[in-house]
This record gives sequence, structure tokens and C-alpha cells, in this order.
Amino acid sequence: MQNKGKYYITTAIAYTSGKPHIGNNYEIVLADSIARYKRKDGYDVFFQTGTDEHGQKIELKAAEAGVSPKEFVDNIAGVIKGLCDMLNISYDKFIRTTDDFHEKQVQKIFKRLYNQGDIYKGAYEGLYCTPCESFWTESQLVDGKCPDCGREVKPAKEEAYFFKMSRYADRLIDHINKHPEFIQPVSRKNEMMNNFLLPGLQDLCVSRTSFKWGIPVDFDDKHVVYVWLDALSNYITGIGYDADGNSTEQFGKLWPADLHLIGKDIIRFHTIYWPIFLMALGEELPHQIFGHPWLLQNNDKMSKSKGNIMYADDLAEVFGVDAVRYFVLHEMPFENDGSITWDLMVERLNSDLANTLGNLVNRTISMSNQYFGGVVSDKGAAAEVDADLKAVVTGTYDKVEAKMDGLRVADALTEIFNLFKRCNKYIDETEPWVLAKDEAKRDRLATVLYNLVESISIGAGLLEPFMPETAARIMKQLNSDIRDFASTKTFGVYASGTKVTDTPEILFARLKPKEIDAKVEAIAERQKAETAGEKAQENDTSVINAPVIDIEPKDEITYEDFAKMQFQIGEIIACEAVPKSKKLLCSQVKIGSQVKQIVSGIKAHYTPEEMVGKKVMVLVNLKPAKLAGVLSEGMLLCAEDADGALALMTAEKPMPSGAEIC
RNA sequence: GGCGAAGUAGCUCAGCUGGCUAGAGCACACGGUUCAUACCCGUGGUGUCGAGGGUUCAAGUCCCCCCUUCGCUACCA
Repeated sequence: MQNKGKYYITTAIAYTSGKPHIGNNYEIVLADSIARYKRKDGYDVFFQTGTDEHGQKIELKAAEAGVSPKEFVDNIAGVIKGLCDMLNISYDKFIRTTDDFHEKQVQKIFKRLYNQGDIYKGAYEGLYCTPCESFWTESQLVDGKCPDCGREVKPAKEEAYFFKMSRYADRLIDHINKHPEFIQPVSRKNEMMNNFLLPGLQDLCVSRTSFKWGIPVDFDDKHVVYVWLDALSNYITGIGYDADGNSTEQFGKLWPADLHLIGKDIIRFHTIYWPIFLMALGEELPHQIFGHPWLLQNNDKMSKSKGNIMYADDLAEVFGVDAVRYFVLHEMPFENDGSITWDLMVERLNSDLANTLGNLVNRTISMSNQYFGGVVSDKGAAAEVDADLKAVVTGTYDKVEAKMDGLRVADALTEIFNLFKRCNKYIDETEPWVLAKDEAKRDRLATVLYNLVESISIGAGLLEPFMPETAARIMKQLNSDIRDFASTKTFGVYASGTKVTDTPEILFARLKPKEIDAKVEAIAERQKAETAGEKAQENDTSVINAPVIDIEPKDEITYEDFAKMQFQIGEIIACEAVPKSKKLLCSQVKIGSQVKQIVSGIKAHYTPEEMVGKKVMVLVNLKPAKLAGVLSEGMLLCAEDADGALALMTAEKPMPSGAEIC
């Protein structure tokens, strides 16, 4: 194949807060298939993946585990890299955001953007609404007041750096409109335009002072660079970008990226903030960003304590690496989420891999051995039925190519399997076992088997980017080299007279769903045991390493300020979800002899049933307000942890409804 | 509440700018075959194309309204 130019593809970098499950690994298998395909198709491919290793969550998790953040991420990054290698991921570069060169460049980038005036510090002082905990731009204010609650906005207390997004918004809108392929699938493009770009972009906070585990802002070391400027930059730092203009030759060659493959949850950051950062740096924008759907396990939430998380290494142990690759690639639709279960895995393995492909290779080799001692020769005894077989087989590359151009990887695989199905049909059409009984048809029989071996070779050549091990195993049994794409378009390349193996190996063994039950059960038990172990460990270290949370201090208040607030114990006597709202619960709260209706955003943490009967802390004299159209006459108080989990405040000893809290 | 997507055979889904008797895979049933991993090949669907209106010679495909599910977003006192 001629050189078609460079192709730079990336995945999102994986967050090192824990071991990723199969739903996370899906992305990198998809990226690997595309990378291998493009490479084989004549592109000079550079494929980068890696890990995102900073942030408060990791700082906390490391503290919980009683190790330094660096030790923590070293461990997880090792696990993630191990999974990549296990899955045969052909990455050219595995970048870690704790890599020295990355950290240095992020600092330089930050400084440069600051010097250019794209990043500014505390410019929002005076436009911060404390009750709403929101920053507002001048244009968003209504009569100079908070557009949400109508109250005065005050100077911000949190010192932070912001990126002036609005400066580039129009250019980005223009770019998106002129490049319809930029955001894939297109439905995502509309979401970005309608929700963020057209209503007006807010500036983005790009630094934090509330935790330390990050890249320090070198000219103001109270601050660390907040996630996106750090993480997204990996796409350029990994290939030798330099913010001072001394980028490497490699960077000049590879940038802009041809494809950023990411999950649909982070499309906003890749299609809005990242392009704008690049514009600010004067670099070209990536050609395409594909926000792929998710691979879900049933509709069941995966959790370790339930023992139902599917990890790539467990799956590979039961089914084999290529079966896992096949499954995630085949089962994933282009736009909607796919689902994975053990039963579905078994079904796909049996029908596609064992029956259609494995059995085809096996029966072909068996016949060659049986009739010709394994020697496959083209005797030129053609017949009419051969024409269609050859047409289908040699035409498959073009079909696959068309699908891959549109990133329709699942459909590309289907085309390849259609080739194998056509081969099975060809066996029925030619009936080699009948030919074998007639000595006069020996040449014809040889030719039929040659045609089959040649067809399988072509199919294996096409299959290689998706299932590299399988392709290699097939060609080893056929005693020939793997085919390049060019030679999959010509029939008759397999060397006539080659002897295939006389001990055909089963490529994929059929499985019965029951056979894997025991293995699945063992995996579940192991996961449960691990969580139990982790919990025990947490308890052991909880006294010395208990995680703590620091929040931004608010202004000092006087006793008079405090005395204005009336807190009482309230008993929740009824509770129901607020219709048409996703997060709100509406409770009837008995406070002394009166009953107040209070709406709270805690649906994700408590069910209405759980709420009823609780005696909780209530701020009683808060001005009533309507939430989602429902009147709320007070506030239930909760504690909130770093992950946003909520816990209602209750009295330490039983207290009657209405008791004052003072 | 705003914006958007989807609702097609038991299951998973294709059906582009409207056009001939609405398709594929899996599962199921029957028939054929035996080289092969009880495999392969063939045959089999009266599906209200979510409900109801409308445009048109013609609508799963366009318009209106409704229902359901999902995504993004807002609210979250």
C-alpha cells in the first residue's frame, strides 16, 4: 500500500482513581482497531493513550490507602497499562500526566496563556453570588444583580484563575458550522451548540487552591492547574509540543490530531474547551472528535460489592482476548449505548466465532488433510459457482474500507464475517465429500479447497486489525504469511502446493452458558472478598488516615447574624418525589404542631420511603420559594462529602419534633 | 422547565433526500447435508413500523398533537 500520510489518533486518558472495567476499556480497544486498520491501510499512524493522574479524588483515595498520591497513581497506572498490554493495544505512546515533560509544558502553557491575557486571576470579584455559589459575567446580570436569585453579587473570596472563553466562542461556532465532521455523532454537536455555545460561554476556572495534588502554577504556587488544562494538553505534550515555540519535528508532523476518541460524557470538554485552548495557543484544531456511546452491563449498576463488575482481564480469562475484542467492537452501536452480559458474550462467541469462523477453518483444514495429505493446490479446475465466491471475497476490502471511513467499526466486522459465511455456503454448493468419491473430479476437489484456503487467507488479512491473534493463528495453521490489504483484492495469492497443518487447532471452543456459571460465581466471590478486605483496611487506618475535607472559609458573621436563623427538629411524616424533577423530593415535615412542606435536592441519596419517620435538622425561617413549581418552606440540612454524597443531620439523642437547635 | 434523540418481528437493531409484496443478525421450527467445534446450507413472520390527526397519486420515511424512554442542560434553599 502506498503511504497515505500521517494519522494521529488518541483516546481519552484514563483517570487513575481505580481499576477500569470493561466499559472503560472499550474505548481503547476501539481506538486500537482503528489504529491497526489505518496502519495496515498505509497510514503512518501514531496512537497515544495514557493516564490522568491528578486531582482531589486521587489525593483522598491515596490518603485512605495510607500511601502518597504518587505511589497510588504509580500502582493504578501500572494496572491500566497492564490491561492495555493484555488486550494487545498497539499504542505508540503511553503518556502519564505526572510525566516530567508533561508537567513542565503545562506550566509553560499556563504561563503563556496568562501572559497573553487569556487567563486572568480573580477578575470576577464583585460578581459572585454567595448563596448561589456562582460566578456571573457582566452580561448575565439582571439589573446588576444575580440573575438566579436577584440578590446582590459580592466580591469573590476564592482566588482562582479563569480562562476567558468568550474571546474565542465566535470563532469556534464558525469552525463547527464549517466542519460538520468535527463532532461525531452529529446529535452531540447540536447539544453543544444549543446548551453552551449559542447561549453564551462562561469562563472556565482553570486553577484550584483547595487541594495540592496537581501541577503547581509556577508563578503562584498556592494554585494547582485544574483538571482540563492539565489533562487535555496531553494530546500535544505527548508528541513534543513546546509552548515557547521549540516544538519537536514529531509535533510538526503529527499535529493536528486526526481523531480524538472519547466517551460521550466528556464531549463538552473536547469540543469546546480544548479547541479554544488550542486557538489561544495558535495551534490548529483536531480534525475530528468522536464521542462514542457506553458499554453498559445490563441495566444494572455495576458495583464491586455486588460482585458484578466485568473486568477485561476476567473476561479474557474465560473467553480469550480476541473474543473480548470482538464482542466489544461488534456489540457497540454507533450512537446508542450497547450492553454486555455473560450470556450475550457466550452467544456471540458460539454463533460467530466458534460456528461461523472457527468451524470453517477447522473443516477446511480437515478436508485438505483427508483428501490431499494437507497439500493445497490450485489445479485450475474452475466452475461457475466459483465466480460469486471470488467476487464476494475480493470485494470485501472495499466494503470494510467504506465502513471504516465512517468509523463504523461494528459494521466493518460484520462485512468480514459475511465473507466467512459465504465460504461456508460455498462448501455446501461444491460438496467436496461428493467430489472426493469420484477420482475423475480430483482436480476440481483440489481447486475447491484451494479456493477456500485462499478465501480464508483474505478474510484473516482483513480481520487482523480487529483480532490480531486470531488472524495470526489462522495463518499459522495455513502455513502462510498474513496478507496485506492490497493482496486481499486479488484472488490466487496463496502459494499453490503449500502444506497446511496436520493438527488443526480449535480457534474458539463452544461454551454452554452453564459452563461459565462457576467461573462467574468465582469472580463475583473474589470481588466481594476484595471489597471486604478494603473495608477492613479502611477501618484499620481510619483513625490515622481519616480523610478530611477543607472548604473555602466564608466571611465571619456576628452572633446577631446567627440568631436570625431558626433551627428546629422536624419529623418527616410524608415524602414523595417531585414530578418532572430528577433530583427533588418533597417532604411534609412536622415541626412542633405545624407542618411545613420542604423540597430538597436529595433524590439521588434517599428514597421517599427512607425519608419518612426521620427526625432531621430544619432551617425553619428561610423565605419560602418555588422549586420546580413546588412550594418549599424551609431547608433540610445535610452534610456533603467530596464525592457529593449527602447525609441528613439528625440529633445525637432522641429529641421531640419542634425542639430548638441552638 | 429548555434543547435534542429514540419508540420497526420474541431479542438486538438497519431502513439515505417519501415510491414497487417493510429488511438483517440472534433465538425458535421444519427440511437438506455429514468434511467439521450437534456444525453448515435452505425454508418459515397476519410485524396495528408508539397513539391520533394531516399533506400527497403514494408515508416507517414529511407536518401537527399526544404518550413513553433516553441524553444534555437548568432547578437542587
